[in-house]
Amino acid sequence: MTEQSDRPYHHGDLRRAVIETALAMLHEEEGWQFTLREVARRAGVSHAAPYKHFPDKAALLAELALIGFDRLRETLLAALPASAASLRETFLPVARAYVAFGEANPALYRLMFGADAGKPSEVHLSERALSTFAILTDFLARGQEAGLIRERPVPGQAAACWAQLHGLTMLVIDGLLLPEKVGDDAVTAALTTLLEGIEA
Amino acid sequence: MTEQSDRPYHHGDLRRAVIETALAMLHEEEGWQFTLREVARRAGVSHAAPYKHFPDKAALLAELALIGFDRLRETLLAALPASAASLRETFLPVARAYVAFGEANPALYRLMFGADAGKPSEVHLSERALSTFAILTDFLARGQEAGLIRERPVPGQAAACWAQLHGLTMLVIDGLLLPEKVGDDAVTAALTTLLEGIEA
DNA sequence: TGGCGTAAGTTGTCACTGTCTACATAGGAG
DNA sequence: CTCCTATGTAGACAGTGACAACTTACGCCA
Repeated sequence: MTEQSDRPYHHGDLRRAVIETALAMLHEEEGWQFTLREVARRAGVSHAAPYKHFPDKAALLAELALIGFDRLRETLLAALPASAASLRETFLPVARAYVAFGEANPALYRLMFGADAGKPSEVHLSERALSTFAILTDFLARGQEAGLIRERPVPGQAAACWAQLHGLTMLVIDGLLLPEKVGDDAVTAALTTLLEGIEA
Repeated sequence: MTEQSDRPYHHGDLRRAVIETALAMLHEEEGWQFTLREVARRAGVSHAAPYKHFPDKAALLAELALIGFDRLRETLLAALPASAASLRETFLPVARAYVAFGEANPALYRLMFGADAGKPSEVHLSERALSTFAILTDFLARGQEAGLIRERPVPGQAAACWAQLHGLTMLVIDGLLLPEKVGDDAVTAALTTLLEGIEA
């Protein structure tokens, strides 16, 4: 019955296993209330083993958040049209992809911007997060050069765009954009408002 | 030394005391890691007493979040100019007050939109939260009537504004709007972008 | 090849938590 | 004046994060 003899003393890839288990639980339980011990149990190791790879729970959560930024970055890059079409045709898919990412990974997205994954500022100022932010900055800079986007200081404009996307995503995640209260496609409406604020 | 005889058996106003203590700790510790038992200790009651007023910790946090919406509502109303000035002169003060509220109460603000205070949708769909959201909706509706704001379906436009303010506030709280990275007054820049998206 | 240092796991323990149950008190309605 | 019940207390329990002391076995170097 017990398969204790099967399992070797050393897991071999515990760090990855812990991360993947935690990601799974984050998704299943829609939150990070899960316990480190439960993660260890599901990974098939002792309750203290994860501590060999993460100093504490916050450190694990911080790594999950960073993975979230990695995934978001790839999602956005994948949604970026190769050809330089019109502003609308370029911006909307990316913006939609952003919101969709949050909708598909609500707990992960919350964690990324929450205060439980170490110090937020540390996570957000890390290379992996900043390079995700940079996608937007680059996009706006190129858009301004091409004359598609109103000329404004890029960083401030980027802040505005990011804020809009982030806020919108949170509203979606919280289920605050009920169609009967806010119209059929509030996301498109909001994105259009943003667009009208930046297009040349 | 011990003042056990001073304190009457019944506190008299424990519910309020618990809330106020929790609010204080929320502010002091910049988060809601505090324990219910510590709250009870500081309130000078036994560790189980708070359970007579809140079924669990999440319920207490939910009440704190609702108080946050109350305070935000009053802050916004106080910032709303009485006279109907220009759009900019009306909108900017309110928007700034919103962001400033988040900056001044980072933990409370996070809690209001976090997932730890009961189910977020329940908190946000409560009367006390909705009436706060309504300030913005009303403002936009009146602005459109007066011809100051571009005519768009109000709910979608409101979603866009709220998203912008919320996202901006989060960026500020997280310290992501470093002047050297994003310009001197990124908040104003972002709000201006928003304004350019809604003004007639 | 063989021995060994050390990274990676294990068990055991600690203080402490949220929550439950049983009991104590006292304030107010009848 | 009495008793009901809301409010508070004490005690118990399972389970947690974190640490310490002990084991195992991988992989490097003589």
